[in-house]
Amino acid sequence: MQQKKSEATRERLVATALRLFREQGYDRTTMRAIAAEAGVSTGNAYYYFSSKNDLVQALYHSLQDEHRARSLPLLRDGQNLGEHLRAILQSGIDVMGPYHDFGFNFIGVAIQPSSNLGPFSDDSSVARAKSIALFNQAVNTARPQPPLAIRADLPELLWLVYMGVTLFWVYDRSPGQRRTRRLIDNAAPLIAKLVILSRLPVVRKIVDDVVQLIKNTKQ
Amino acid sequence: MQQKKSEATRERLVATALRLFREQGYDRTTMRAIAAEAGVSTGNAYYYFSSKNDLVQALYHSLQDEHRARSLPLLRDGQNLGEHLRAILQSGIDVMGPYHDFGFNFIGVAIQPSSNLGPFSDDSSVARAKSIALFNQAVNTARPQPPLAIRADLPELLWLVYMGVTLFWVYDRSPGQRRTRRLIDNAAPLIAKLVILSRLPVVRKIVDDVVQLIKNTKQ
DNA sequence: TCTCCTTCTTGAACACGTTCAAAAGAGTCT
DNA sequence: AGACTCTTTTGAACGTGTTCAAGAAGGAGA
Repeated sequence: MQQKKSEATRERLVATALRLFREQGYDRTTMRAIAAEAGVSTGNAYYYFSSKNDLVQALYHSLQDEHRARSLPLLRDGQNLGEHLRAILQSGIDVMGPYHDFGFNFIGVAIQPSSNLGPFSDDSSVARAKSIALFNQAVNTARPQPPLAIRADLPELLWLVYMGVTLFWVYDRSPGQRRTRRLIDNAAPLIAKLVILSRLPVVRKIVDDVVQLIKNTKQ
Repeated sequence: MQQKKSEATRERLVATALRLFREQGYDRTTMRAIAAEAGVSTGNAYYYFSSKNDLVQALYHSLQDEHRARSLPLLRDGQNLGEHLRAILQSGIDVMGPYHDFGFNFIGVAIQPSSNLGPFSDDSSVARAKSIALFNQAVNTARPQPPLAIRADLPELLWLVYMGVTLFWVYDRSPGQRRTRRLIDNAAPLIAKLVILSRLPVVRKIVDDVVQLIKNTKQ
């Protein structure tokens, strides 16, 4: 019985935080306000979330779930990879849109290795894996299938592209983040073309080098 | 007479801030401590720098000057582009090394459009131009010369690579940032090779697309 | 019902970045 | 010297994220 109530309080805090973040932006949303609007004391908010950034993390996870939910129906079998990539990236921007104000914090949450040192409790790597799984789906359902040689590495590479686009979006001050949308529209087919071209020996060699570079750098 | 003293105070503040940042990291260095160590009141520090981030910006500019000073002698005529690129990137890491703690703030300063809205007073774009000039030098003194077709765009592309590497460095938790150094050692020759290959029609077409993409997205 | 333990909740307190009204200092003109 | 202006300096104050000792609430066993 205690558990249910506790869980309810936690969810009320997340919901309130999300709303206030959306309505007033990150900086103007104070922990005191979140707690008050959720009907608890300031200290109690810290019982559930160890920092304001923790709440951003909760928001990030929630957005990621929404991103997945929105993207999957768009990945229709038989579309080419460029279309899939475009769909995923654009819907990513759509989902994050209302929170553009503090995209800066997102990047931190998305890339930063969490402070949890336990080998399995790494929260952000779970999120990363989830995100990569989405690109995996995009690759697997695309027609024509990408060359076998890079098919395995492609999801991670696309995720990197996604991170890059997100970074661009964070610093995109154009109204409605038009420039990011244009970037996506142009980059998605280009990347798809590149993937096809990776069949050619010259390009293939470069891609191999890049993949090797990434693997090599990863310890 | 007043001016000299004022300038001295300003410089004392920057010097103190740099030292404390280096010794204690960003978060543990308080504005109160900087002011106290510099022998002025807290409020006075704000007379010279409108925020703590402003001091980071000062540090960033100082590091950029040092980066330039260290890199230029390494760009010997006749070395190939890969060597030049490697030299610039590695010395960039060297210079930033002691401040790895708050590299996160650097990225912000480096990329973020400053709040100054005046068309010419944009502080960060000056810094950017300075940085790009360095890559321009690297390109111009390299032998063999890169293909004419991309020579003009190359400095900016390399600057983008530099930004990417810096981003990687920020999140690189390996001791001494070894992984970033390895990344540079592997990526520099690869990129140089790519530049050479851009003579081939296939690759050339891709590079053109990328350049077009960037130009296109830039409004 | 009483006792004990765990979970949850509180509000005051702390340290920080930042602001501001007020004062001190420096220079200039009469 | 004195009056006036502009620059520089001060320290208290505000609002913020975060911590913490203390207590309330809930459940389990006697």
